[in-house]
Amino acid sequence: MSRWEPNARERLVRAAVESFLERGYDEVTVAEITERAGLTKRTFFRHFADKREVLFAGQDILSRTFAEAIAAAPASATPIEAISAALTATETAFGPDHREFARKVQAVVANHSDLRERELLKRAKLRAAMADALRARGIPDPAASLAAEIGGLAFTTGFARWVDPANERGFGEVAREALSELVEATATLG
Amino acid sequence: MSRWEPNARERLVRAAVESFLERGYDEVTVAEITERAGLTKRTFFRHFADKREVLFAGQDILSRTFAEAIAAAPASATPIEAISAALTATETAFGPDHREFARKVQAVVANHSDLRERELLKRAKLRAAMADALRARGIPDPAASLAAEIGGLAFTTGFARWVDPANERGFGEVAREALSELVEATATLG
DNA sequence: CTTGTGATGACACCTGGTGCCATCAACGTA
DNA sequence: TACGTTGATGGCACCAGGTGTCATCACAAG
Repeated sequence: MSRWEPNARERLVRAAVESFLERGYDEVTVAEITERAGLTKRTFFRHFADKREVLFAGQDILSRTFAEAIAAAPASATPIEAISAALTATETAFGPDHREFARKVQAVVANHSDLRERELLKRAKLRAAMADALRARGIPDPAASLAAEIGGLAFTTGFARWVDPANERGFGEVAREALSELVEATATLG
Repeated sequence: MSRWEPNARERLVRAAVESFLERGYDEVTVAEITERAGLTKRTFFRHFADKREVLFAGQDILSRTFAEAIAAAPASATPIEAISAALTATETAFGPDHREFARKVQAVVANHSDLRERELLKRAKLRAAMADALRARGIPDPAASLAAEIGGLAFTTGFARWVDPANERGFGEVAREALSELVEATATLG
């Protein structure tokens, strides 16, 4: 038996998401979140750099997964093929059990501009990780940046489709679909 | 003669940039900026939604310029040609007289993560404005989004090159150059 | 039994940001 | 002249996010 209940970080995330859903992001204070989780305000800021960050736990792991998958792709793979492999690799992080939670988070984020801004930052870090990994494979700029941009768009589109209540397919499938649509659209830009 | 000195907004921007350059973004309080500008804290927040925003005055006008130029492009223009025209249209907003000021702002923004985050938001709004304008021309998704993404990348690259101390060319020229490099790179992603 | 370590609690403190009302110049109108 | 209106600002109280600092407690190692 430890002095504290375990999984403080996870408890904070769940308490925050539930509170935000019930009463809205800025009607909920950090003190209220920590009270619900049985902790204190100071502890919250030991786990998360700021109030927004509690809704984006795990994004760094996602970026690493992307980068490692791109690095692990066969040497013969084109940039688009490497990104496709990375989208497949993240599929495990977007299992069916995580979908309901992802929907809740997305509902909160979509309704608050500060949170959408933070989401953009996370997407930018994801693109940067992809571009770095592609450059490490020998892809020169601006091709590496461009491919990362397309990969980011495919991820965003795929995530939106995966979270859609009407959707029943897995993340990898819809994301790869979005990627191939983007590749096809490339020819129409003139 | 008015009760107040004119151009309160501009005075706030200049006072803020100079203070940030001298002592760093988060060592400077809003109260200090307004004191330097001969105003009060409350007035600052009437002109800018938050402390960061004072460094991004004019970004909304830029988005509008982009959107209008895309809308005004000839009906025969391809998406890339429309974006190229938009890059040309913004050239007047990036005259040689604005370059030194842009460099100062960029130096402050580059050294603070909160400010880089806000910059990402502005770029995202620029991309959204481009994508909307392209869709209004009849370009379907995902081609419109993809072209906007490429346009955003061209803008970012062009701006970085224009601000570079070693550069002597105009913004429109370097931005269009970046755009054509991106279009060429499109063929290598396959 | 002692010592160290790591996570937490407790508290003071600063500053960004807002609501609310007062103030004052300019302008129009009678 | 007198008066009301409008718009930008000042002044002030207040809240909440975020930080620095020290105390506290469980647990492990010796």
